[in-house]
Amino acid sequence: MPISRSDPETAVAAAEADDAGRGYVLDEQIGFVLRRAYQRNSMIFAERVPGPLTPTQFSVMCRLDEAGPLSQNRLGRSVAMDAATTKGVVDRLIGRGLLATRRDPEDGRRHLVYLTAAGAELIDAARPAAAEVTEETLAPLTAPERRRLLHLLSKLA
Amino acid sequence: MPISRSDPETAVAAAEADDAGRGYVLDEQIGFVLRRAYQRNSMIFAERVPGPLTPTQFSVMCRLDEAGPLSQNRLGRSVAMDAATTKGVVDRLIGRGLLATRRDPEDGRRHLVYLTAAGAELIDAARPAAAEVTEETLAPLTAPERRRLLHLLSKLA
DNA sequence: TATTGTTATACTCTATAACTATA
DNA sequence: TATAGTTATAGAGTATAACAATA
Repeated sequence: MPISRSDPETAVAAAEADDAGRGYVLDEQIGFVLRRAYQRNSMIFAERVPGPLTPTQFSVMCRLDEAGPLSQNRLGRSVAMDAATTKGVVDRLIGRGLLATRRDPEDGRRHLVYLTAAGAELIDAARPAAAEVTEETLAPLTAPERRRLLHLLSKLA
Repeated sequence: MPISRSDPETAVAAAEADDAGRGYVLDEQIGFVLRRAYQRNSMIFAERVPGPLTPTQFSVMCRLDEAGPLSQNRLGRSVAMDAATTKGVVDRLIGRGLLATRRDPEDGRRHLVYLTAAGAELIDAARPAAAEVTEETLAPLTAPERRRLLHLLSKLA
């Protein structure tokens, strides 16, 4: 802990002012801890989820399953990926026969992305596994702690 | 959006087997939220930290600054990266003249990694910026919330 | 034999910029 | 002009596996 936290306001002010670097401890930084937590989650994900699907691929397919066909841009935004990233992820899934696209009759610029039968089948099998990933990731926490963590993290995103 | 569950037997079995997947909402999963939070942190990092250094590169240099010269493997473990990843990160930083290595006189297998003068100078400039990144990332939270979040996240890693 | 480090390979994610097609 | 999508390019992080050198 860098500085005395007896007074939160003072602590924050100090962190911004002169103390911005003094007392900086890597292991206590939000970015460092976030990376490690996400890394552990990803490892558990790779162990448990069939396909194999990466977390990002799963997100895309899960979203399509929840929301139905979406244009590539909307799909990407809904899972927080930019257009180029989305295209890469979608292309790989199309190549594996899990997704397909068709032109939007309402707007010729749009390519609606949707799950193929194989994709729908896989996501049905993957979702319970993904639920287990969540469970295992959160295993060190009690139920109230889990809710609190999710709530706090949501505020950051 | 599951497949049709009209078959009664299948439906019952599915009700239990699927229980982990029913009510699964992507946006509420710890992995999804972690990825978004880390992504936002990384974006802020890229905006503010000079070098430019990525969060991972910064971690490595910051650790060396805190702990002094380390063997490549120990360095990697201390920032939660495997040997191959560590090598990639270290090589890029060596290529930029920010790190250097020398053989450990005590153990010929080891390459001690250390900050060059340029590296030490850069990390001194980057640390205050990184402190600002932490501040900006956590801006939506009060001081007690920040402590709680860090504490909960630490339990996951 | 165990540890440290290297190398090769592969995949994935991310972003920027320039471009085409459509509204 | 604005939006949707594509393509090219570049840089990174991650992991596995096979290998060499050293202890």
